[in-house]
Amino acid sequence: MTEDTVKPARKRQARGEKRMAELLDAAEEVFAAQGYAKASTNAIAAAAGASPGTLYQFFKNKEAIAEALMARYLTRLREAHGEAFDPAVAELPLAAMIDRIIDPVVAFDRANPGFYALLADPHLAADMANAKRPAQQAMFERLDLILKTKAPGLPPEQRALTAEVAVHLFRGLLPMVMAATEAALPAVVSETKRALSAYLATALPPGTP
Amino acid sequence: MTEDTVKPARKRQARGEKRMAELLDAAEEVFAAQGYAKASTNAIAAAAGASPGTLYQFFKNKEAIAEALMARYLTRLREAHGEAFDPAVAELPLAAMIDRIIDPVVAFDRANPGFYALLADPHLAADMANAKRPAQQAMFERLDLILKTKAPGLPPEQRALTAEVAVHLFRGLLPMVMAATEAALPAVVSETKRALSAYLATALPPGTP
DNA sequence: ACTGAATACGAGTGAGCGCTCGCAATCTAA
DNA sequence: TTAGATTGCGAGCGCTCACTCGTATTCAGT
Repeated sequence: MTEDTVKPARKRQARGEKRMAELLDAAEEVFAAQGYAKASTNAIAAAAGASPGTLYQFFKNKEAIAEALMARYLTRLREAHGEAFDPAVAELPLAAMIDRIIDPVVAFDRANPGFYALLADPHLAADMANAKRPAQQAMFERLDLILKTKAPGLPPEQRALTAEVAVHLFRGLLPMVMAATEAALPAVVSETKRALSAYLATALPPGTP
Repeated sequence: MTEDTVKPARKRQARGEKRMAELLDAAEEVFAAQGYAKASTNAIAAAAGASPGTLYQFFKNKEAIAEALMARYLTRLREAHGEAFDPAVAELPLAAMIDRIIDPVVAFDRANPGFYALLADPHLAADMANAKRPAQQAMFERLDLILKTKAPGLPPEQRALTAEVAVHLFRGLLPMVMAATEAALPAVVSETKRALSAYLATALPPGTP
């Protein structure tokens, strides 16, 4: 807020922002392949066809790279699948709602393995909590909102617990989703949906559609 | 074959094995606090009140430390809660069976945070796959066996998928279990059981107790 | 054409890492 | 007592890492 974050009015933006995007593409590759901890900034620069000095012209340190990459993921996630978490899906019956939420999220995660690499690493907590919290927070809040629409009578703290458990449950199955071959994917996704559906059915008051 | 190389028969086992145990205790602390990747072997040695040279007298490299620690965890897990995965629990109705499995596992995981730290790290795959695979494999195989007893008619590959999903499902909720305060724990454990119970109920053939 | 900011480079720096090595101390067995 | 194995030490080796800096190049605005 206090910084000129978005509207720099810098010169030479065309070249510079293109370089930034290339560097983020490279970071995506390297993070997905090696994980955040083992990925070296020199390797990221090299993968982008740039020098270490150039990389540090755009990102003040390694953590900033991950933060910027995560921010880009969140933007893409929102614009590509924003409707997946549209509160309107709460009107659908449970199974249909889960289809509408899970399918695009699975597609996104499999199309962006770097996103999963950043989210899954638990010991990024120290330097990276600020980068990954928004992602989980966003999922949690949207699901909480949907549950609120679907079951208005549910006490808020119970609703929050249900939403959090559902998000963690999905995250727990993500490794299987990511590791599955294209052929095995439908079965895994089907099990994922079944698990979510079964859990939410018992967590919501009986009679909820 | 005049050689039987299996038995160590080392001298000075008393002092040496005590040191090994101290080093593993230290590794447990440091891994839990920093994670495997950021934990330094010098820090582990220092935490044990030993020198790096001493550490490498007992463990040939960093990976071997994690492997030995994981082996110790597995031993403790088996001797403390071996009955949790006793095939006999398959005779129990689903809810009771889940109680018998989940409660001791939750207690063990909360009492041994280093175990969780090693299991949760996804990018230990490269150097550490050999160390953590037995742990997950053990859980998966025992659950698979239980399911076989409980639902003999289930096709093997479907049973394997169900067991794998159940294990991942539990692992996904582990972060909540580990992070929960003592006061919040019962609610989290209850949700965990509900999720497992709901999933298994739909995955097993109807009519299974 | 000139200037200054933005972009680009890449060898280099300091720190930290896993791990080694020479050597000293301690213990067992004879 | 002596020999040999085990345990112990800690400075330091070789290496990789995140990051810097002096310098060179490319543009926008004038």
